[in-house]
Amino acid sequence: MARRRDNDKRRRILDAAVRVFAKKGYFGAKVAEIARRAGVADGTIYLYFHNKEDILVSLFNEVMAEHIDGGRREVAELKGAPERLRAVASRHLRLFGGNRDLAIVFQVELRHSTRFLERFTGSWLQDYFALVNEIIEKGQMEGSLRAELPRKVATKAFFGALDEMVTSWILSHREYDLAQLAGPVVELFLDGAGARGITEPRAALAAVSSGRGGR
Amino acid sequence: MARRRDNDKRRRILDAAVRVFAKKGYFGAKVAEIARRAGVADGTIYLYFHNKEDILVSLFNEVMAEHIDGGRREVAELKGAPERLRAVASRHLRLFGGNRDLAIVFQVELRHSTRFLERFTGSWLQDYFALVNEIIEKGQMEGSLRAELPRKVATKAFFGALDEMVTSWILSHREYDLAQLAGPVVELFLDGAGARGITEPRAALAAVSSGRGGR
Amino acid sequence: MARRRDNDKRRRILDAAVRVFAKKGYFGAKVAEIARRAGVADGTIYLYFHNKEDILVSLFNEVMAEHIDGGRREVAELKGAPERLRAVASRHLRLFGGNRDLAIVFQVELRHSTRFLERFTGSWLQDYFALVNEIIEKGQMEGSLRAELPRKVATKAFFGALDEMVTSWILSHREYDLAQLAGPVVELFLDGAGARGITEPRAALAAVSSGRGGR
Amino acid sequence: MARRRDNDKRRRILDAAVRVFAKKGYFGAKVAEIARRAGVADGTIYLYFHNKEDILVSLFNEVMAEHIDGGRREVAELKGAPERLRAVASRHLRLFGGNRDLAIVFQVELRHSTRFLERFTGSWLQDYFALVNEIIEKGQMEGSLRAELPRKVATKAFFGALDEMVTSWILSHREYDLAQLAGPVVELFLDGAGARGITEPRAALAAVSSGRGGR
DNA sequence: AATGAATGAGAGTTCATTCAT
DNA sequence: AATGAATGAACTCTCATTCAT
Repeated sequence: MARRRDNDKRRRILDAAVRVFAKKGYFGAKVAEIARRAGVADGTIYLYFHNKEDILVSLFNEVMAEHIDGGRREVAELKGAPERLRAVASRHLRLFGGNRDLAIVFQVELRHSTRFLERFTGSWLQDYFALVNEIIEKGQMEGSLRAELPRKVATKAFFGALDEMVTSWILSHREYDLAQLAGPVVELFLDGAGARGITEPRAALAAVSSGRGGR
Repeated sequence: MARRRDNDKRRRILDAAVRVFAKKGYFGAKVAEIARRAGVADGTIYLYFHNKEDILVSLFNEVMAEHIDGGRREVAELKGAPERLRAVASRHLRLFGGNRDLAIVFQVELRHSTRFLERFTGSWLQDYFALVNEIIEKGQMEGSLRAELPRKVATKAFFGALDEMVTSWILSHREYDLAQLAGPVVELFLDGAGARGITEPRAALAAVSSGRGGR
Repeated sequence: MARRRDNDKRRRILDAAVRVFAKKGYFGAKVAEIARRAGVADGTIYLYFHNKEDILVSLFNEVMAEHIDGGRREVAELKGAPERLRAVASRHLRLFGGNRDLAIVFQVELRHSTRFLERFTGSWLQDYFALVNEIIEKGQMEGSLRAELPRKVATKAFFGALDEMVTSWILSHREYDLAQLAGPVVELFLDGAGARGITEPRAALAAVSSGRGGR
Repeated sequence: MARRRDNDKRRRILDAAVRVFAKKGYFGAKVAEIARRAGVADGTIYLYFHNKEDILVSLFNEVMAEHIDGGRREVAELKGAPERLRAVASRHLRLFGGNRDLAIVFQVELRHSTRFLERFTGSWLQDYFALVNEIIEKGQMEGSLRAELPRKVATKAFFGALDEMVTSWILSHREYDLAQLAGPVVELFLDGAGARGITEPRAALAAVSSGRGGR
């Protein structure tokens, strides 16, 4: 079952699935159409996947495994949380910005049910969060990130921001380069939206807002 | 009197729908079950809604109309972008934190298809974004937010962060108060995650801002 | 579920099912064809039956409940095992002889799987065997049947003989009255095939055969 | 040598088929499983059999050809209908009693459709009936069986009784020796179940036959 | 002769929606 | 206005059979 001869066929099915899931949605996608687009018979799908859901799950697992692995390797070679976060953001936005159909499947189909969302969250999303969390933690230790930062909230906010960039991009009818948003997003994440000081515009505000204390 | 009964029935159907959609997902939810839970006959549903999707759409429209309206009124009474953003965030997290089923439906079912997501994004999400965007714009004019901030990115990041808080909360098995995350999220949004160190370009400011004192 | 309005519709489905099962066999019968013949929509079948198998099971249960009940009542009014066995045999052969399709379904479809056969045997066939067994037991007590007769074997042999008459009749292309075989079958069962004696032809043999002894 | 290997493979397929048909039923049995159990590839089955049904048909034909042939030879060496019937019954019950899977296939799968039953009845069952019929006819001529006996009915009743013993044995969860029922069945067939009492028409005979002593 | 990956027709069942009452 | 029995289109998955190797 694992080692079927035609590995290319499996790939063709997955590619076709991305296209069809993106266009029709998981429930609207017919297995027969995936088969047709992949150039195989309906039944052939079931030689490579247990069932329709398994196609979607395999898609996630394989794309994500590679994405996170690559992310870890890339991050390991960089110094400092800012650079690392920039790398993660850029990688995230490039992954989806380079393949609109894949983006749609991940942003939309991934969430088509609580059960599915849970499964997804419990597996690779956890890894992804762990990666970001580690970067933040090290950033705090090295002093590039604020020590009192609540890490969990920061991780979710970082991911949530990227996630929303992708979703907005999918739905936008203007064609723009998703990846170029990596810089602004990371900058906003690092510097915040608030103004600061007088000489530099942020200074004054910084004085005011500094009273917030502990929380 | 007849009108009153009608509205009550419509309300019961919507309430039942939230519960069933949250538990089974939109596609897994059977109209018959919604009817059963609402205590009406299957056919009665169609006296109040055009079809299954219309139930979900009506749900969104009505909840959101009230949510955004209330948000606008609340924001109008506050001064300064920071306070306003805090109000929006708090309101957002309280809405969902107070009704897990509603949260599930909004976080999950809302996104079950590109078509649905588009429809949703094109209507009230646009309004929501407009509200946040206005707050940011005014914040920039009044000087509380950085003038060079890219507004669109900031709006999406703000929403994305809140959105991810809700999604994580739904999936978390620990019971915690979602609304209490409003403060940290807004703070992070305003101040950013980066430290204001010496070797960093923002060194001078960091020294100033450390004196910021209580809000 | 139990009390649906149109009881006639249920009957029509069962009648159609007998015809279709008889012609095509259980596995060859399509639910759609049963629906068509019953003059209802495909889905309607499932308002009255859980699934395809339930149609067949219901058919058996209902026909048999009535058949055995009637048999018990008829037997209760008769005196002596011979008369009673004659009544049972006659009833059995009339039931199937009067409805070839029903006979086919019972002789053939009933046995299409071990699981099905077991289910059937464990329920009404057991009742049927019990009825015959009781008749034999009383016959032994009243002296009309040989006391040393192994009752279980006799019961099975009696049923097996009737059963084979029905099966042969179904497969025979000559049209003959199945019910008229009741007399010969019961007579054979009671008197045996062996010849007896001298004055009456059986006498001598009886003497001879008596030597067969113990075995 | 090649021939030998072939025959062995064909035999392995048939053996596997008996096991699988018995366990799953004809329709539930998958050709792939038969192949797996036989230790051959799926496609290999089709080098030895035309199709799935042909496996079942071949099974019947081969088992039955040998069974009836052996029966004829055995019968030819015996004298008198009683002994011959006893031989047939014993052989019948031993065949199945010695191989539960084979019994299941013959009792159950044989009857899975009218078409199949007809085919089976038209071929070897006819031969089997002919064999029994001949024995009875000769028995009538030699005087051991009642001359007025309706031969067809008697043949069917004899077979039906044996058949039911096998079916009951398959379904019984108690393990008992099926072959030992040959004696009782034949005795019942020859002597009948009826007592030879005083008030009964066969009174005189009964007195005689009572001397036959216990079985 | 043997393999086993590929085929593709086929059917049971569900369920949103309708409409006669 | 309300009912709920009836509808029937639609779709996943299975598996006997084939055929290139």
